[in-house]
Amino acid sequence: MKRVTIKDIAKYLNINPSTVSRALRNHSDVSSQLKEQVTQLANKLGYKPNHAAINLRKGKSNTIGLIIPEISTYFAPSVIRAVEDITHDMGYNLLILQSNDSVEREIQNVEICAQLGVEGILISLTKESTDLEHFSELAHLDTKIVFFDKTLHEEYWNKVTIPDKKATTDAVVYLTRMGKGKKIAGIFGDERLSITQDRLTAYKDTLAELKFKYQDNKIQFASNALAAEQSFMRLWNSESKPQLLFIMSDEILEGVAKAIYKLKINVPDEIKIVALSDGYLPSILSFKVPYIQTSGFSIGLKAAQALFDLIKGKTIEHKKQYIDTPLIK
Amino acid sequence: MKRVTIKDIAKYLNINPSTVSRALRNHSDVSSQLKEQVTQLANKLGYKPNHAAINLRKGKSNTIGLIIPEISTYFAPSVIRAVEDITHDMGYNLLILQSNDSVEREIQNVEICAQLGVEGILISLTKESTDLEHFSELAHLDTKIVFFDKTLHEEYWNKVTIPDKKATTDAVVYLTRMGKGKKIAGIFGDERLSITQDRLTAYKDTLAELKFKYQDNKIQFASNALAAEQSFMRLWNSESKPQLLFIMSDEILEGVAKAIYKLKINVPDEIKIVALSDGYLPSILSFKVPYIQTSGFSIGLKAAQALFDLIKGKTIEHKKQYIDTPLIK
DNA sequence: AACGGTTGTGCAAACGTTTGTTGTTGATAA
DNA sequence: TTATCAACAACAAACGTTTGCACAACCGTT
Repeated sequence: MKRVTIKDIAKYLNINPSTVSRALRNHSDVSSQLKEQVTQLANKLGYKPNHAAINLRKGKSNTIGLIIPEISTYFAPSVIRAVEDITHDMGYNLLILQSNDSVEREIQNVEICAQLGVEGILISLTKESTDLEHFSELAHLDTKIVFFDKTLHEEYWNKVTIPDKKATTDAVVYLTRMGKGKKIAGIFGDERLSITQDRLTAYKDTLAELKFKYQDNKIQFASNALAAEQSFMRLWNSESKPQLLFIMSDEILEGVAKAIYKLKINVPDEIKIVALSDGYLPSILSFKVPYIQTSGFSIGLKAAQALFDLIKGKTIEHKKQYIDTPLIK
Repeated sequence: MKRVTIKDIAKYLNINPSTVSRALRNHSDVSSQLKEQVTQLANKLGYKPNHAAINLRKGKSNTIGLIIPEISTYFAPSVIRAVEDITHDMGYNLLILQSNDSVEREIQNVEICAQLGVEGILISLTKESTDLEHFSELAHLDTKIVFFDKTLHEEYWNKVTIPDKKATTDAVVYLTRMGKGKKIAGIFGDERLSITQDRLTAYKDTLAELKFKYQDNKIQFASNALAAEQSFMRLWNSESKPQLLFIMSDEILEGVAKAIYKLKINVPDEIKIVALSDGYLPSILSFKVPYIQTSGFSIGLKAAQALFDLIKGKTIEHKKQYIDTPLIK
């Protein structure tokens, strides 16, 4: 079955396509009588506007792109959910691309967005990304960009992130209050990530400020859950077991939880833990873990809103926006 | 900065746009010398093909749509990951739409796909969906459709699903072997879902075949994790606690796990559990749960492959395809 | 010398919309 | 009566590509 076009409707009614177009778009130049006729016929014939034609004519695509390192269990789904919601509300379409933590693929994805002429891009960087050169081209094409979560330190682009410093500080303060003078340890994510660096710095600074003793060898890095599990095992089997533990992310928490199950450790009696988490994982653990909530949904919401503000030509007050990170006990 | 078009390149080289087009598409009609010139200039000027124009001209969109009830924690992310992979490999784009478990929204989403002229749709139905009328229109437009996971019982459309009967039977057989003659219970999902009905039937049939006693009031329905938690509490507090438990899905398992933690039940000593699960949740529970793997990734992979087969004009041998569902102990 | 065949290129139409301009009405005011 | 002005509708061009067709130039055969 052939698609019904504006031309078909025009021919049918013996009027000009332009008039049909105006009638359908409720333009004031068309008599309400004719409008009625046209819309009726359009419905009857099952007319569907051809977006390719509209996009071509208008030079815009009504689409935004979402580029993420990987659609993993924790963060990504809530981000996607939030972004999809907003995008739908704005009458836009959402193109999702994953970079599989490869810069090459990330560049490819940006390229795809450029080719498709998306009006805006929401992107969280891969671990490997060290510069933002491949985005400058997009800016020339008047494509709006908002970086979220995993970003780089620079002042040029718009960003929505977790307030890493504040979140970490809050977590550490809460953790240390649970056991003064005790032995503390921290497990962090991939060292290459800027969020890892930020959280690490905040961790150290806060402990220093609190005059809390800590040893550098009680700081571990683990780029995935398995590595985190091993890290924790190492910590636990060392001569001086930590009594307090800071966990930077859900991936790490997953690994630690597995280790804790295996070692049959009693939380919080033997060790007290505070994590930065989206909230889902703590809810299904057998032990209670207080956490600072780093909500993917919030970040997705805020980032999408910022992007649409840009697209609609509004100016954004702050280049860098943060989400709220409440402490959940 | 204005986009560079084929026309610009043509003007620059004093040749016809059509020749540029052919040169770029490596058409045999163009001398390799000219091809070289054209591609060089195109690169230099940063030419990006305009997809809207291409789509309009070719009457196809190079895009497929993925419609899911909700981007929840368990199933959806792995499906998305798989589908995104295949779509990318095929050089297509992926449009993701969530129905938020509302038929109205589902119809809207289908409508959007139709308007955008996607070449194919991958869809998992909402709980509320009872007929497939809104898809017949799409078929007329020559849009290919593959249903996956949550479908209806009918013979017309292509489908990729979990072999609900087999998976359930395997689970129940394994479960009953763990404790002969013991009291058994099953917690199932939303009653409206066809997968719930299928699994329930298989559950009953298998027990009947095994001549295993069970009472109907040991069968519970829960449409989300919280309800499942309550269901389990009810079961556990009844005069005769079940010693064997069949769990239909991850959502249910989540709720049951929470209840088990709260009640401090020892698994598998006090109760033996077998679930149908994607696999992630069992991996982070403090107790071991054998499960039949109902992998979202596999289903996404198979469904996407089937869709592209349809798009490429291949015929599919079986309207109904199943994924493998191994038992993971 | 005339023929057919290949190779390379240009021309123009088409895909479905939107929109600036022009033209035709009929009604109102002078 | 004529001038003015809405209201309505048609015309045509444009968005960037692709593609069937035509045509010219060259080659090697008869």
